[in-house]
Amino acid sequence: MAGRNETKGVDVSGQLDFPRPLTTVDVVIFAIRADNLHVLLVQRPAIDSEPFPRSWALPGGFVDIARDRTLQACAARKLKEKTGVTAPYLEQLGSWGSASRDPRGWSATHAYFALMPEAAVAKLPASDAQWFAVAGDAVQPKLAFDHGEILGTAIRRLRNKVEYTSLPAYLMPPEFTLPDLQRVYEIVLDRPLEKSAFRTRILAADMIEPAAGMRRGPNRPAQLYRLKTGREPVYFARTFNPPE
Amino acid sequence: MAGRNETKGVDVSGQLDFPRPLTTVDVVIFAIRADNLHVLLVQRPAIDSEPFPRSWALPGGFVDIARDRTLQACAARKLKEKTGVTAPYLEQLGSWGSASRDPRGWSATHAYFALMPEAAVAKLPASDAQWFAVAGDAVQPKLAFDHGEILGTAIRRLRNKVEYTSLPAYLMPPEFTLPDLQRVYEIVLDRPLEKSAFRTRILAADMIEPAAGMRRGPNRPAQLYRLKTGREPVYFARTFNPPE
DNA sequence: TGAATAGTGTCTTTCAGACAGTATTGG
DNA sequence: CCAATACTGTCTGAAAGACACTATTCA
Repeated sequence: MAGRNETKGVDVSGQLDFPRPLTTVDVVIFAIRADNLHVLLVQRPAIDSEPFPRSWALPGGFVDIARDRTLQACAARKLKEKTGVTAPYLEQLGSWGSASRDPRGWSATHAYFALMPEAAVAKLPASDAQWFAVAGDAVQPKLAFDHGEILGTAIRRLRNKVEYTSLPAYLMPPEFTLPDLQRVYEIVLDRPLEKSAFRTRILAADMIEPAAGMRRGPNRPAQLYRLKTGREPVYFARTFNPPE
Repeated sequence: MAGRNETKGVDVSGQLDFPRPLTTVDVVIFAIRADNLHVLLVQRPAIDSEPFPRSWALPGGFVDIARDRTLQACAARKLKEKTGVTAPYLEQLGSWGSASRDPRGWSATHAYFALMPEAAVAKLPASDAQWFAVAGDAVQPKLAFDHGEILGTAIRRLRNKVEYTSLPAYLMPPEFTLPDLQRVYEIVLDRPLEKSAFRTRILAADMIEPAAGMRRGPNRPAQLYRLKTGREPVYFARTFNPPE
């Protein structure tokens, strides 16, 4: 990484006094609300000297080299600040860096994406944050910076991984039924799945275990399950019925 | 990304005069040589004031905000400098950033990984660069910085994606036979594949087309193929026979 | 008893795995 | 003709798709 035989002001002086890009971290936070995939956005301050005043943007901000030991810790901090909780799933999405993406200068952002259950974020501590429904691979408002592109990448990555992983389990409350879980798969994938094949697959994956009670309603009760303790996601050998 | 309501010296003054992390790009370059997966490394300069003098490291270095328009362009530039060619495949691997990974201070690197055919890099323009055989998920020398960890991630990601994508096609010369391609899959995965299933799968993927000639030898000649022009990798719905 | 949803069983289809068998070259 | 490798065909088995059938609750 650093300090290769560059031509800029490195090495010779031992100084590192050449211009550095702005460095930020952004987090795409997903949750299911009202049978729809939602993402958490924050509104930029109404200060005209700031870029994109009043636009909606992904939660994030500058890396604070005094507080953040690692990029991942920085992402977890920003997530905690906006939601008040720790997400059960946080993975790196990628990085975007260019001379033009921020009017203040050459900047690079490290993007993460997080999954969390709706219940965990019923009341948001941050007043400038709000949930937006995902439609297609975007939200309704046009986002600040290149956040629309980052969000689109996150949505496509989520949809793609849901085809062959147990990621939706991280969108569920602590206890849930198999039909609940199937519904979340169907919401994210936006297509129905076969009940029988779905159940076989999930149970064969050995990722959930029965909980004590049953979910009761005006019909036959459903078995409650919880995630097994080892929380790594499961990868299936095949995708769900590919729609072609 | 940038300019959220941070507590550091942003916003109020309109200045961005707080400390920024060092920003670098590193590239993991893979090729097949002598029936083995190899990775290109460079030796760090023998200057004791530099971190990790004389250690082997991934090719890379500081982002040059005057020359590099984007991170991807920066990665492509570094790849070109070390190999003299443009890689047919270059994807982002992830980013690593922390207070401790570089003794010169808080630093973040954007890592890429590239695939190229052996022939393209027969003679290296960079005298400090050298190919190393991959064994397990590492190379023999201990690498500078956290490059051993980055390389390990790259190798595992490559192996994993080879299970269900056409990535090995980018390790092939312009024309190759199906047995050639199968051999490369087997080298990367380190296990034999079924000939019949392999052929069916590759041909069904519609990613290659027959070229004019045949590969001749002391046996039955083999049909030559080339990659179809649309160079996006193909994703298969299933992995190759999972070894369990 | 009926509506509603949970959960199971069964038949079919698809496709990879195994492996034998055929094809085509040089020596 | 033989060795060697390219390529094809056939059988089997595993798992998904389709869908009917049974189970259990409340009203």
